[in-house]
Amino acid sequence: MKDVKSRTVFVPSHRERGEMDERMVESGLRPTLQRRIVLGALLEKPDHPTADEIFLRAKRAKPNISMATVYNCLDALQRSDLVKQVNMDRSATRYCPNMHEHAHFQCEECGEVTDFDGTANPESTDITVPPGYQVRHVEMSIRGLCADCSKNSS
Amino acid sequence: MKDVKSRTVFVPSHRERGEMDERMVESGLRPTLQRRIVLGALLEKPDHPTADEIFLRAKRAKPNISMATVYNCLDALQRSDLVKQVNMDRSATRYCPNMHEHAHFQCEECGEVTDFDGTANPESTDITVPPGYQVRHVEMSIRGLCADCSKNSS
DNA sequence: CTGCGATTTAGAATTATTCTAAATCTTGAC
DNA sequence: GTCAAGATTTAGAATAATTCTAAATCGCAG
Repeated sequence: MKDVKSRTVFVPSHRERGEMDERMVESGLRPTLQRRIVLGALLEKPDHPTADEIFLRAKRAKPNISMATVYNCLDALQRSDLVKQVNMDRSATRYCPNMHEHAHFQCEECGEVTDFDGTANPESTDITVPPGYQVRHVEMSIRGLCADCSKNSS
Repeated sequence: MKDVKSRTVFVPSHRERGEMDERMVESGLRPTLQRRIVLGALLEKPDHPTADEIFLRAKRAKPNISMATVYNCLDALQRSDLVKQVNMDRSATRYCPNMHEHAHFQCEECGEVTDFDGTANPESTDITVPPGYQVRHVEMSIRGLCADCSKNSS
């Protein structure tokens, strides 16, 4: 995750917005206000929010935004490689704007999701890709105890 | 996945059942008929079924089994390390009785989920585990095109 | 500035999962 | 074997997550 801390403004900075618009157009999608706001909601805090949480944050910037739009935007942002989807358990899907190589860690005690830097791809492991199969995206998910919960339970 | 092909009988074989009962008892859980049936439904075909599909299969062996029981059993089997949960997208969670080291592959075209053999753990990659964090389970998910879809789209 | 297709919207609909409370098992003690 | 205590199962209701729908609005090419 970049050094993006909590913000007051929920629309991406000029720099981020320029990049975003470019990526969207490259993928044949329109850079709309709603899509910028949804990306902004994700950049606000590196906490892997659910669609619901994103909806609440987005509402602050545009009170009449709808849940369907949040889902649409998340899908659009994913198609433009600006956002990743994180599925760790049976509960709601979470979203992540960190497009650097990393793995996701979820604490089994407190539920918090954290990024672990590093490369998670089959070439860096001994995973056997059967002949004919094409790998496009790789996601590594780790569960365990975070530092805080680890401390408290020992 | 072992050499377990499609079956007519939906209750685990004697050998599998012995192992299962042992593991359940070790984890302080009771080896019940329903749990055996649910595990059997998973062993029937290595296709990573959803709870719903498992429910349908289990019904063949015990017509009055309930959906809540399927979820309960899946949770119990997971606690006994007999089954793993696979979350690849926003749709229903899938389940997997293959407890060997492997990664999951989902075809973006046809949706099929396949096991890729190999070790997926942080030590085999350059993933950085921050100090104090305890790793318990690791799951590697790959998306792309399966051999068939790869062929048909070229 | 006009028109067309893309996008957004509210709300309904659907799907997935969890909850509840009563009935039924399982197990260990006798 | 019988019994009590606690675990498990059950049907169905309840909740939560996601998708669908059709009408309104927007953004961009011409």
